[in-house]
Amino acid sequence: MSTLYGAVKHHVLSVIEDKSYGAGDKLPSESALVKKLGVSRMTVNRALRELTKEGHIIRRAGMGSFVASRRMRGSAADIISIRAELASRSEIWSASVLLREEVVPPVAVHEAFGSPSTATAFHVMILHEGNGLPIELEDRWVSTLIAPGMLAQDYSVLTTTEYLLAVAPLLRAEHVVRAVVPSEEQAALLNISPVTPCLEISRTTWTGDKVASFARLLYPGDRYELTAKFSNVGANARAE
Amino acid sequence: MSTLYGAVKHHVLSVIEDKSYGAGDKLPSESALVKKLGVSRMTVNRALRELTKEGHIIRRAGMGSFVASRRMRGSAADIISIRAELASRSEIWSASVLLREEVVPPVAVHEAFGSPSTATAFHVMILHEGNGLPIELEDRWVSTLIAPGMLAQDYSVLTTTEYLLAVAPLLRAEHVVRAVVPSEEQAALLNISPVTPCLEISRTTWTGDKVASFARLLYPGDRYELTAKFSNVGANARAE
DNA sequence: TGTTCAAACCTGTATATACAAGTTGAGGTA
DNA sequence: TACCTCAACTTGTATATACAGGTTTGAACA
Repeated sequence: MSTLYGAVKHHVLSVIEDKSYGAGDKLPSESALVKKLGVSRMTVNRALRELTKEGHIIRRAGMGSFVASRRMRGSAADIISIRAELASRSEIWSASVLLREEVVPPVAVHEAFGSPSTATAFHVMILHEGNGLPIELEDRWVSTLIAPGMLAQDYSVLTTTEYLLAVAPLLRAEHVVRAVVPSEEQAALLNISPVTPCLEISRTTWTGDKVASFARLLYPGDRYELTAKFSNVGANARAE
Repeated sequence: MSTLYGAVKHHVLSVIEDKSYGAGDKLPSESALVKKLGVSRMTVNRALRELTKEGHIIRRAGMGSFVASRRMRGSAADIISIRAELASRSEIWSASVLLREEVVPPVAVHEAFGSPSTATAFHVMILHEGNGLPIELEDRWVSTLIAPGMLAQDYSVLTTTEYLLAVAPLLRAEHVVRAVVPSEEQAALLNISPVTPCLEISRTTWTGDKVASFARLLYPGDRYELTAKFSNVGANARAE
């Protein structure tokens, strides 16, 4: 990172990973980092403050800074791509395309699309990783009418959500969230034990009155959680 | 707001709303705010930096600060009680109160409340049933300041959410959704097998700046799913 | 006229200093 | 022993100061 506080953030993150600080362990204090790294306390303070907001550490006045339990947080109130979510936590996104095809979809899917039963649809399966750790298994069907160029994209560079937002206005979305047990193949792909519960988000998006895309997103329950913030309408939006 | 930078954030937000700065309009510069509000530039800088991260404004070195295009506010989201949810599915609600006490809460809870570590809080555990089948295990902590009459209610007649809504305006709520495995006791109470994954919703509600209630709601994964509908998705992607 | 360059803004970062407030533990007192 | 107080630590906030770098504007110059 080009900034000093960025370097401090990176240092703390790598210390957490390399020296295997576990969740809840106490981290060096600000003044200790000042001495060790030779920067001012304000710089250390900003680095740790941002790490707190990103969910990596927990700080308590008088007690110290501690490693937070490692778990991703997604927001239900925003359709953002997994890449943006990872970026907000200073994690590096990578993805591998497991499947990319144009086939006749199962009944449930082509019914949702409202297309004739002989029509084909695009089908992709993509494994998303944050800092190399599997975090999302994406199984997506896309209408050929809405996004004809779908299969021409390289989804290890651009996420499907980013592409779809670019080619079509997504006017409406519906999420269904479930807790499920993964299949053996899914568990293997996500690199988790088959008894680890997973969050499954079924997301349907519309452009106009047509279904554009139907996705099933699977997240390891011990690495991902979903947040939603609501404020009452009418009242002034309170800061923070 | 108790902090100065928080007051600056609030001021900028209210200026955006009241004086109807439109998206893209140029906001007063840092030095202008310094003069107007009588605080240091570092304080203004921190306020504007946080507003940038929260997506309210966009800043460019050399040019200035600008109002960002509005992002989605939780529109179709309501704080709904389990009874209303079941009623909408024509199911009959019943509940049994498992625990009702006033004690010093564990660290994680009083941390959420932000109260001194010696203060007590109300604690209730309630099992909700739909058509006689366990559907929600509610483990709730409530601030004694917000709802002093909490323990006097009969929660097999009225839900906690209904009571809290009656005595205090719940201005803000945050939900964290996880997929978890239940403990043996939880599984027994919910009448499910211990390997059945559950949806766990941690709900924190605020009245004003104070946390009013902190609840952990556990749902059997095979009997409950969460839905959320959004419209006007991605009307404005956050640029760059 | 057209180009260049410097001044005057803007945000972004880094530092030293200061005080407030939460927590812990040592040591003294009743 | 039981309790209290204080010192020493922690994080959180606020300030003044400084410099780096982007952007715009306008004046001086060829």
